[in-house]
Amino acid sequence: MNIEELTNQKNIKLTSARKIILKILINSDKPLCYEDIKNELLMDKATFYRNVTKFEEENIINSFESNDKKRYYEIKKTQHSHFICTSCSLIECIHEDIDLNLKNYQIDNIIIKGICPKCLKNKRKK
Amino acid sequence: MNIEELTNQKNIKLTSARKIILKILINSDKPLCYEDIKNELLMDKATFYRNVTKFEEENIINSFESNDKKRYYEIKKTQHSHFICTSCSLIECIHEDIDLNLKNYQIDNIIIKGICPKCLKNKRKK
DNA sequence: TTCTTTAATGCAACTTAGTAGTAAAAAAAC
DNA sequence: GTTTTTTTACTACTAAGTTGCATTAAAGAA
Repeated sequence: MNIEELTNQKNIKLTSARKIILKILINSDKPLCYEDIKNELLMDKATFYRNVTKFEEENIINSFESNDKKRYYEIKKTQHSHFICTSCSLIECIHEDIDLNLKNYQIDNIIIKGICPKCLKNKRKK
Repeated sequence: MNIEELTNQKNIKLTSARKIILKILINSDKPLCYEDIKNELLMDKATFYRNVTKFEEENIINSFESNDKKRYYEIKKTQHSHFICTSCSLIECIHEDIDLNLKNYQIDNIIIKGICPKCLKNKRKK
């Protein structure tokens, strides 16, 4: 997957700021928030947020709020779900097919919230 | 379902502030945020937030961030999922069983994000 | 009942992810 | 090359939720 594939036929001008954001997201195997990547960005946070909003409008990325109050962004590649641990805030991609009988709904993302195995183990110890 | 059922055997003192919050949540058929109910609360927002945090620790309620940046709270009754429309921010309870093969994970809530039938219809009109 | 200790509350100040206004810079259109 | 439009950086702002602290209420012991 490369930047041109993503932005082909979309109403997106490839400025250098946008290329940086897309490159980082393409090369990540998990969703990222502004905080995660601000040191690599070389741009103002307003520019970052305006651009990811644009990317979402153009259907290039997905975003969701985690329980650490931050918004996470991810390139739309293969459909998959996310597990969020409410104890340690870990975000994990789940590549398991989930059947849903929701007719007439467009489904973009499934987020499963709970407690990850590691935190469960720690809890039991106490 | 009543307040005593919920708080039995839990480490919760039933102050009047707590009774008000629990009563409102018990009688609601959908998750609510502070904004939704602040006029009924008769307490400071700090008290509200401290108490819902306590309720969550005691496993009486669930909470999650919606895409309007607000946190929604709900009594843990029957297990069910939530659909959040990223267009109009509607939150809908989905009482459909969802099979998940996540061994060693504790699953508390499943959130499906997408676009609701109403918004999809409006989009097509344009 | 009274004294002591602990927990809950209200109020005000604070935190922080994200947003909006605006002027300058860059890119596109002509 | 000039004009128009889009994008950017900088700054100030917004608002949901949190924290500190003094006060009040409740629980436990004597």
